Amino acid sequence: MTDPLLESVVRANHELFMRTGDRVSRPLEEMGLTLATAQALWAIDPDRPPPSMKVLAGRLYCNAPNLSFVVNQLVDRGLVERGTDPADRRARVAVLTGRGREMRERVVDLLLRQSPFAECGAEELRHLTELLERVLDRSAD
Amino acid sequence: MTDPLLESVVRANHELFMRTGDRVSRPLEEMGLTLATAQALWAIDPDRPPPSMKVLAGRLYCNAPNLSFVVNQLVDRGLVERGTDPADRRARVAVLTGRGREMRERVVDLLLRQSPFAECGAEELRHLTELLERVLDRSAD
DNA sequence: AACAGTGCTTCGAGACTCGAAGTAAGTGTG
DNA sequence: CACACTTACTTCGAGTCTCGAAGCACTGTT
Repeated sequence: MTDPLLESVVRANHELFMRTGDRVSRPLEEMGLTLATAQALWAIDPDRPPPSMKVLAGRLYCNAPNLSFVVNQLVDRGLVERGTDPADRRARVAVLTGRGREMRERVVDLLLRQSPFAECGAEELRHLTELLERVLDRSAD
Repeated sequence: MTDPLLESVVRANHELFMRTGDRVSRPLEEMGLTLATAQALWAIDPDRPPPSMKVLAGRLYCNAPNLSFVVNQLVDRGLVERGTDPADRRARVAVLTGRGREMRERVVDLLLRQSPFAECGAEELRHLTELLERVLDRSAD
């Protein structure tokens, strides 16, 4: 009853993710980051309005206390500042500092270069994007 | 210099993995498992010779002390037993118990059913398998 | 028999995660 | 307006996960 094709896809997806994380952990450590803080940094796009804690927690699939902890790490490192959303003064937003933007760029660059997907050709990447985005859309909550 | 296609593929890979983990954590908890123990269980294929600690650590991208810890959890739950490899008596192997085999089957079934890939058709799955396996092979260490 | 190397475990410290409880700010109802 | 209710976030405490250092057991080599 278990589909071998489904199993191999899920396993490959898992494997690719773990392999990237493995390759990246040392360089991140040298930048003073952990995997958790790096992912949080990645989730804050400087070209978009700064996300609230709630939005950020959703993107990272973690809960509020956990996110508070991770954002504190980033604040302690001078990469992020907390602000208040003027439209809803309950909400705190995460804003990248100058060093934060710089560090985020290095992190994204590292993650992409170390990913096994980095060795794909343009044609493969177009193909993969199309397939994976479709799967994501279909499973949207 | 950052390829938007590469970025979307890496992001999708990350997203699909995290979404599966998120959906699966509650049911696993009800089975008395965590994500770490479930992945370890998945990594022990009962139809193949029982893996040594070293092999298992490689599959899970963790180091030896960490694997010892996780295997202890499985032993405490009666799902795994430690054995000694007769060919090299330094090496310990992880062997599934009867309950372990049963639990592993439930875990794999859960992971596959909850994965966003579960909604793919056979054609998509064939396509994805081919692409992802190629990427994996190319980045083999 | 000594010795260096390998596989694993234990230990201790740090990082991560989460539920429960508390604070501040918005919302709705009378 | 006052009141209860909800929402967004933080703090706290406990449990889980991860890893480097140190130590034990076995192997292969000289």
